Amino acid sequence: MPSLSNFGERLLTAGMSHPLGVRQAQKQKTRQAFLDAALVLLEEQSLSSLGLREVTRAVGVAPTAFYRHFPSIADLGVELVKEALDSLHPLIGSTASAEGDRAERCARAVDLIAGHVEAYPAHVRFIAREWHGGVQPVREAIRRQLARFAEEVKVALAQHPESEGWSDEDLLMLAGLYVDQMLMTASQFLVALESSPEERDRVVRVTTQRLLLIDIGRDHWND
Amino acid sequence: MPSLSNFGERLLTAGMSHPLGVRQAQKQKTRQAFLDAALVLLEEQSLSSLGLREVTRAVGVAPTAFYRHFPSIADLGVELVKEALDSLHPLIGSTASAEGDRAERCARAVDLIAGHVEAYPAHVRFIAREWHGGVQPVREAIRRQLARFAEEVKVALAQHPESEGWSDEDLLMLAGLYVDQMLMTASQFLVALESSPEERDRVVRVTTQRLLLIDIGRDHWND
DNA sequence: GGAGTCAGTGAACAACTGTAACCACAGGCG
DNA sequence: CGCCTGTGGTTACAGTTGTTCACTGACTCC
Repeated sequence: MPSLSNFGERLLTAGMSHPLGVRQAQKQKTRQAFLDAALVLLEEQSLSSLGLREVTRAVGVAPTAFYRHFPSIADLGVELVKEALDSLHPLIGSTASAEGDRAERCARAVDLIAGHVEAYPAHVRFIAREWHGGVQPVREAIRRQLARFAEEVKVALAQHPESEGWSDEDLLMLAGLYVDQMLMTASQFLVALESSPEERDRVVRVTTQRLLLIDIGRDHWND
Repeated sequence: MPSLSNFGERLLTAGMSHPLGVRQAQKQKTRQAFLDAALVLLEEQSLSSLGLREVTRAVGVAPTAFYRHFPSIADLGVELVKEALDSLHPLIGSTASAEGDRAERCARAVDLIAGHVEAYPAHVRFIAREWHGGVQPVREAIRRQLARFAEEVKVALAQHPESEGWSDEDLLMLAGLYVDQMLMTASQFLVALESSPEERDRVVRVTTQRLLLIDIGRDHWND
């Protein structure tokens, strides 16, 4: 009986990753502690200057323990990319499939971005910073994932009736423009966050107008 | 007679900064050596991880000599921002005042950007990297300068006949969009530089289309 | 021509870095 | 139950870092 239940527990059952052995559970816990601590430290520096010891110190663990979880800081960074962009992923779905009036759609998109930035500022800061940052594998990971996002947006756009007569390449161009614009907007909210609420309002206004202009361009693309 | 010529030399005569004392000239020379060396080192790391000793070693000078020129690495960074964005400045002038057909104008703008990136890749990489980077004073310096660029573009746009009926705020919004798009384009050329020439062509196509779409949106803004 | 300024040197500092070897001990498995 | 695996701890090492201080010697100025 106990051997049977143990057997079931240590399987990484699809969809239910929770019931792991106590051992594995503890490991993932400290692993997550590394990721969280790193994210905090990265709020005021970039990954290429983040020290291994700095992270372990923040977690409250021996320096060498780091190697049990990541081969290097760069790999920790790649993992953070996954985490951060996974949290951003649902956002692109709901913005791409928004309904209603043009102005409403744009305003709603900006609102969603603002909400996300205020919910996960550290994640957003990390992505914005390392997007062009000094650690090549991390840069590549971000670029790859953003390319996937653009691909997704393209598919979503293709289903809209406004996209009739659009070539596949042009749709991807527009999708990329949206994705990039989303990140730029998020970054602007980031700086507005540590400024006045009036600045936040200004950013809302400006970025909404930007989206509007792009949307208008989209409507008259095939003239 | 010699005292008279010396007197003239050591004045920082307006417009002619060349005839300084031998002393000052040598100082500015090593100062420039610091900036150049730093720029090279920054091609594969970000400023927040750039060490003082690393720079002095590259210049071939004692570590302490650094302090004769900059109080800290961050100040070196701010100076690099000036240098890099000054080299980028003429570009925004010539793109904003471009003439001709819409497609021609956009293609020419992309061409100018591509040319600049290939002429000063290190400058562009530095700006793109530190734009959201980990050193606050540098970030601020870049943002301030980019805001000035946007202001300039706004003024240039206002003179165009297409800008009739545009509010000042909307013009600034458009100008900011152009400036940001310019940097994003430059960054994309940067990654294309260390890739295939076909990738470069793809970037040319996509970014030109992006500008075109924005330009179309501009035309139909007041409908 | 003599005094003074100052860019650059060299040695020394305490603090820090990544990483290696070895050890302890709790959880998992037969 | 007892053996083994493996997370995490400990100690140590060799380099590196930023910054200080007193110094030299060439250039500048009167």
